This record gives sequence, structure tokens and C-alpha cells, in this order.
Amino acid sequence: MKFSLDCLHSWNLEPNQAVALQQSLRGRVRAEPFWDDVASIGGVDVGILNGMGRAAVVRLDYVSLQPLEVAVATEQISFPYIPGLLSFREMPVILKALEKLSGLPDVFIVDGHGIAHPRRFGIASHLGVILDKPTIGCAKSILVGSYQYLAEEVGSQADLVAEGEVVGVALRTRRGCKPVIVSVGHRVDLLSAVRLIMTTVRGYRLPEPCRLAHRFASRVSQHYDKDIKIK
DNA sequence: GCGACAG
DNA sequence: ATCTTGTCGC
Ligand SMILES: [Mg+2]
Repeated sequence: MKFSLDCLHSWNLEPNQAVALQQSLRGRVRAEPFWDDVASIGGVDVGILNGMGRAAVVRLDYVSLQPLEVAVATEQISFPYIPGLLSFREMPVILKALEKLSGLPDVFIVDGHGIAHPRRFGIASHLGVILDKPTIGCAKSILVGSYQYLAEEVGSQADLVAEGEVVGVALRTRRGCKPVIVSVGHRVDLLSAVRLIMTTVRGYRLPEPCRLAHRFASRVSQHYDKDIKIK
């Protein structure tokens, strides 16, 4: 771990305290053009089996999209699943996995929403603020808001609007598939976020960083661990 | 009060 | 998220 990882706050919170914390941190979120020279991209996801969480953080080469490093960590999940409070359930084990990474990627794509959230502070934004690193939210379904008229062609977009504001984009990443919902996490604006997602899609609905992180965090991988060691 | 509701 | 086989469409 060649980077600092200060938690900002405790994770031992009650749901009402978690909501208050989101309200106090939402002001730190930034949305700005992201044009840095990108060397590597990270994918983040969590799988759960019998109450045990397994986080996978994959760092891939930006050009080849080949995995450079995979960090996995497991931890008992304590916080319940409450829509709008996902980060309090998954972040602890994610941070544990991040500590095992030899270096941080230039930007993270997180499975879940960024500001397409009731309080504009979903898990992607939360991770970005904790690390003060660029993050993007890439969710498989809507938490808040709605969109319309999404064309069938790959690359088609439709604004996701919640309470009168554009909080994300429904993006068709694969023909015949439901779109993914892209939103600002931290330090990456929506335009840059959508571009980055499209450039990391390789024939599947999920962009490679998320697809790989999901594979390494999934139940299949967890079972696989029982027989074979994953480095 | 009722329904929606990331993973 | 997870429980789970086949089935339909691109
Ligand atoms: Mg997930």
C-alpha cells in the first residue's frame, strides 16, 4: 500500500446516523472534466455469501484492459441492505481490499451509483471522497429518477432525471440489453464518465473493470477459493 | 398510509 | 446480493 487510506469516519453507525453522514459529506463531491493521462483503471464490486462479504478491486491497464492486479478481501457484513445506504454495507470490506493493492489506479468504476442517489452520495461518490480519487458510478438498475426514449444502438444515451436534475445517464452498452446507469462519483463529470465507460466496454453489458471485479467477488469465485488459492 | 427501492 | 434450468432473441 503506497497510499494513505484514512477513513474520515467510523462505520459503526445506525441508519439514521449514516444518513446524517451522507448529508455532511455530499458537499465535498466534485464533478470536473477528467482528461488526465490514464495509465490504469480500477473496478470495484462486492459479493456476499452467508453474511460474509468479499470485495474485489481489479486494476487494469487502460490501453489493453488486461488486469494488472487483483486484490480481494473478506469480512463479515454487519450493516443491513437499505436502499440509499449501500456504502455502509459494502465499503468496509472494499477498503480492506484496497489496502492490499500495491498502487491505486487513476480512476475507479464502482458497481453502484454515484450522485444518482436520494442525497446525491451513493457508494461511488463515497469512495471517491474517502480516497479523494476520481470515481464513476456504474449501476445495473435505477435507484432514483427516470429516463425515456433510449435507442437500441450501442452507445445510445438518455438523461436520468431525478427531482428535475440530470443525475446520470442511461447508457446502452450492448445490443438487446438493459442499459447501465452511469453517474458522477467524484472528480469526473458526466460527459467524461460516459466516455470512459464506453471506451472500457468490450462486447459485454458491463465495462471490463466492473465485469472483472464482479467475477472475482462472485459466489463462483468464493467457491473456487475453497479448492484453489487465488493469488 | 402505500409503493418504490443500487446491491 | 442470492436462490437456480431452461428458454428466447440477437
Ligand atoms: Mg455489486
